[in-house]
Amino acid sequence: MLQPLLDYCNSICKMPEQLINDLLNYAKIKEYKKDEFILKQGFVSNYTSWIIKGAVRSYYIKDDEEITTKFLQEGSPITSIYSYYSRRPGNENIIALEDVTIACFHYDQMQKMYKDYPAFNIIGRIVTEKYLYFLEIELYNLRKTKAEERYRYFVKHYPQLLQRAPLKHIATYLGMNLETLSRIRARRYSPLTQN
Amino acid sequence: MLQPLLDYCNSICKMPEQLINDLLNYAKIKEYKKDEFILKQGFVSNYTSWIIKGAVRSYYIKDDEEITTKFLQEGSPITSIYSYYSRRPGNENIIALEDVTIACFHYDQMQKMYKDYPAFNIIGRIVTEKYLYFLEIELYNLRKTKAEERYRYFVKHYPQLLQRAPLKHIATYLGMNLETLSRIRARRYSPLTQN
DNA sequence: TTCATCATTTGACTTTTGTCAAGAATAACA
DNA sequence: TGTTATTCTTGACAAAAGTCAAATGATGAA
Repeated sequence: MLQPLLDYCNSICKMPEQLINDLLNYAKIKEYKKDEFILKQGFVSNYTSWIIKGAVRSYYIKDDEEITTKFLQEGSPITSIYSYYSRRPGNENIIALEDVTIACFHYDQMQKMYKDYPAFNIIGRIVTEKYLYFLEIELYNLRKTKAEERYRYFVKHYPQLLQRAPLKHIATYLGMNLETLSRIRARRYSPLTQN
Repeated sequence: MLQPLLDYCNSICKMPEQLINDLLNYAKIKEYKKDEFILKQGFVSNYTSWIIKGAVRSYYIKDDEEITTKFLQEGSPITSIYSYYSRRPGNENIIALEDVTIACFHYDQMQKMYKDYPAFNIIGRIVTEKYLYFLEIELYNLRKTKAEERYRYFVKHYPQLLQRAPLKHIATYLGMNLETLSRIRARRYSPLTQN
């Protein structure tokens, strides 16, 4: 079950046997049903996880509304960046979009592996760099002024998520409201605005 | 001149003498006059730098307009994340907002230090993690729907930048146009909307 | 100083997006 | 199967933000 994770790590930096053993021993497999919380606001995020199967959504509450900040699917790392790194309770919620299976690694065990294995620091650094690049693109897209452009980018790059997530969450993720998103989608198929 | 950088790195992870020597030897001090380019779009970013003095602005061109994506000041690392990590030309420009002095580290020498010193991987990982957190906050703020809220956050957290950067750049950074920003600023001092 | 340039503000108007309310469509379930 | 939620769509209108044009202010060079 963890083979894809091992392959991924090894592709970044060949891991010594001992590190692979630690990784396998430390990994705690958890399953969540659709709509179960993986992390609730007000709690410290003690795990960095890896999505084996399924998709999750991360959001915070603003003025009684859920603002979705991330959708993550198979093969992605998940954690609350603020809470995990600062070791404090945050305002982020992570919830299963559908039934999910994840492999969790506890903060202390992650630190231990960083301490014990130079290779793991390289992997940690590079995974973090990739995530950084991902966030840069997100920022780039959010600064696009037109709601329609943001939606088109989403359709092009995350078509699977259109099936996996309800529109109301996609809307707040894209920084618009549900009705606006619905109208943009209606517009899309009109012969005059197609492109 | 590099003492603050050394102090900062050491505060993350005590560096061995040899690493400190390498850092000092590899550092190339460069100075740029206001409005000089530190990185131009279409080129590969070969350096990760550290701002010793001054402030810089990073932007890309969209529909003939400069969209500012970042302001960075003394003590910040700078590079084009996409270009530096992918080793490809990107569309990011980095330009001096005022006269700046930076310490540059070449990609190859960075890799060499990562290879030679476990401590440097830890530092690299943690600096990257901090940056990650910084981008998360940026994302959080850009998703705030109201232009005025975004401006208020900016005023509160980066008051110095109001002095250092012209409003037209702050406007695109905040995802609004210049006139809107100007009106928000006018609004601010009216007794009815103050808070 | 004076001129030229750039930065900022303001006005009039348009477009985009949000809000509220009501229906239609779809999925979930007893 | 019908019933109930939930999700999605649509309409009418309001608010926010963008556009274009012009005026004012500030700055810097000759």
